[in-house]
Amino acid sequence: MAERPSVPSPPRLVDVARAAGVSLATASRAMTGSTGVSAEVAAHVQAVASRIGYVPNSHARALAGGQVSMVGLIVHDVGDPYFGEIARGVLHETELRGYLALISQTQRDPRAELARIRALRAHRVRLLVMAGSGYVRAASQGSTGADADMAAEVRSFTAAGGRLAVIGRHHLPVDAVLPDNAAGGATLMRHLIGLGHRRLGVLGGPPNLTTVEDRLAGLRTAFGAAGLDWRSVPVVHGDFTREGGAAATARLMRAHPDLTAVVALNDPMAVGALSWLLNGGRRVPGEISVTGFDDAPVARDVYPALTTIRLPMAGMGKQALDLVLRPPAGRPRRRRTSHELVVRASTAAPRA
Amino acid sequence: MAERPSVPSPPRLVDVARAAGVSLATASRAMTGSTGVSAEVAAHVQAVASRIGYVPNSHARALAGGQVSMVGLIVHDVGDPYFGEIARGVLHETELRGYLALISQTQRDPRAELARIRALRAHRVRLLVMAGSGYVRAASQGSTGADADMAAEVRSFTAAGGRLAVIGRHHLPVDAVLPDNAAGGATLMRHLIGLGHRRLGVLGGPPNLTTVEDRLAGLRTAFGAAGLDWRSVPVVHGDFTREGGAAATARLMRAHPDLTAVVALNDPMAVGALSWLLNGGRRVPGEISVTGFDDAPVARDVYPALTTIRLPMAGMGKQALDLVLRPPAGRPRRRRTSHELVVRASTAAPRA
DNA sequence: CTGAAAGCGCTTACAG
DNA sequence: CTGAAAGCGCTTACAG
Repeated sequence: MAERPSVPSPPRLVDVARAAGVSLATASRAMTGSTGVSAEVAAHVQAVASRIGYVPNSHARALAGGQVSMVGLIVHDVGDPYFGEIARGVLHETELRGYLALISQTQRDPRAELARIRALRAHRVRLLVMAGSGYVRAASQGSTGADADMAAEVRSFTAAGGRLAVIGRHHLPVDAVLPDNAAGGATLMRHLIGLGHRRLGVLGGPPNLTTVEDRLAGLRTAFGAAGLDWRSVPVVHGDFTREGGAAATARLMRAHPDLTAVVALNDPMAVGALSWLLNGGRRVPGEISVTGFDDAPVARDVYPALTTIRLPMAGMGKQALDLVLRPPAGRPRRRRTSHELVVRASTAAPRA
Repeated sequence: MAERPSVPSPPRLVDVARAAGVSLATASRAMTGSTGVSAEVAAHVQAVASRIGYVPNSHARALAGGQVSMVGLIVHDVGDPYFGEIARGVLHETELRGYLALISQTQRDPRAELARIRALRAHRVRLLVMAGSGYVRAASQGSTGADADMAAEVRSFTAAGGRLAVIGRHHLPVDAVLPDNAAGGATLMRHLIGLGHRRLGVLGGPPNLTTVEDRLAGLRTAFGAAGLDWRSVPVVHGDFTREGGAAATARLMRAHPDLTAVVALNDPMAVGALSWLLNGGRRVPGEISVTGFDDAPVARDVYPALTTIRLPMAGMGKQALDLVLRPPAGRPRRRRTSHELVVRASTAAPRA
């Protein structure tokens, strides 16, 4: 209809080829940097392309069998400092290598996770990093419905040539970067026991997360190893957020007013605990010690500065991307991270 | 060669059409929800599609003229709380509407910004949100090279039908969400003047950012309106980070040891200032007051809790996405945000 | 309402 | 090293 389209369409590879006086095939080879073109011709084509402002159509490329230059990243919540740091690490690597990152949030909803993976597959993303805890299996049987669905989805993704690495999630037959949750929990508990604490309470995140389970296991092991009875330690669960931490602290302290230490299973919860305790006039660490987990950037600037376990979050993101870029191994790879106890001002010996 | 490909290829729309006993065209209409199919046929096709696990190939769709279901988001740094909150807002909206988000970091490098936009255009992204300050024009001429390049890129993007909204950036002929930087700066300054401060210093971010310029302008206006001489106020520049804030504070305090208030132009810098001052044994706010800007999540949990200007960051992300989803107006739209002074513990009257 | 056919912009065997 | 041609998996006029 319209002789002159109102929206000028961008130049295509044919336009480049014509302008450079070569065939489409040659132009394609020159632009993708593949072999089979003389260096001079390639250089000439590239010069022409940049002169006329040619930008390859990635959809046509992907459809024709070229590589998809996008990697997928699934996190629970980009605003959370833990995932923010991981995302920063992944993005940094991603961009170095000329990929673009497709990011999704799932807010810890297993069904949203499945939906996101499917959406990513619709975009033929072959490289995928999933950060965030997995879910504890139902006690009664092998696996919950959500678990089984996820495992099936993952199997079908990798069977179709997809590469997936998870961060902080086991139970999935793929490459994994595993933060040192259990060992970190144990280190933290030894620190508190060494200080003299015996009556302590735990602020757990959602009880169905394996991360919570693992950190608890570490605490329990070290507590038992000191000859103490873990059954004396109250654990209350709440959201892995500042608000969740404050609410859980309220419940914990009302039921057990005599605790000398509160162990939060991530930093935002610990910040919530500090806020609740300080507002209530409790002195930290004078009357009660508080610890976190992760060493998010906020940990060193809160009052009092938080004793916590440092995990190399941005590095974990980078590692996951490295795994995904590598061809699959015979069996899933596991990269265990280090952890480091960071002692700051929020812990001290209990008062006699 | 291989009779049985080792990687099973996913079902295509033809497979769905065949299994449902309809033509390709009908299957396509049923799957995209377009008109021209009877409701029964559409339902049947959809049922078949889901039974055989069909996932549409988004590249083929995009190439054939369907919609690209991705939106681009460009930020300076996802790990920074300001951009983390904005990203959270954009992603939330994005996912509600069934889009996927392509996120890029530019680390405040104008050339990286250009490269990212081009990469996004290669993916035929039509919807784009760019968050982060623009750059101050060179004093000598109309615009710097980077500025001109960006304006040209943006014009060409929108001319080709692309929709772009910026957050916190003027000087670009597109829809914009503009945080209340100047007014916020003025509010903050009035707060400090009201408290009795006269000798204050400013911790500016990179001097080439319009955000810095605008916040400074607000401070200056309110200072002048109180009959005070702005030339008496030292301004030192540094990175918009905790480290940048600490370093700038060191320079500021060495040159002007008698200041009674330090005004940081974003929260991370203020946190750095607190850290430097407290480490040096200064009492905040007893000896010296400190203020931030943005009200990032960290602001209320640092010691002492930060007096700052609250900007609705997640809401700004949502608004930008709304703008981009709307057809373009005759002239660029401007959405000015509100701001709110949040008085916490880091400010007090100066000592007599 | 339904179908046959063209075409979106590339890449990659296949020939030369 | 270079080119002509097929094909990737869809959508959308164009006919019926």
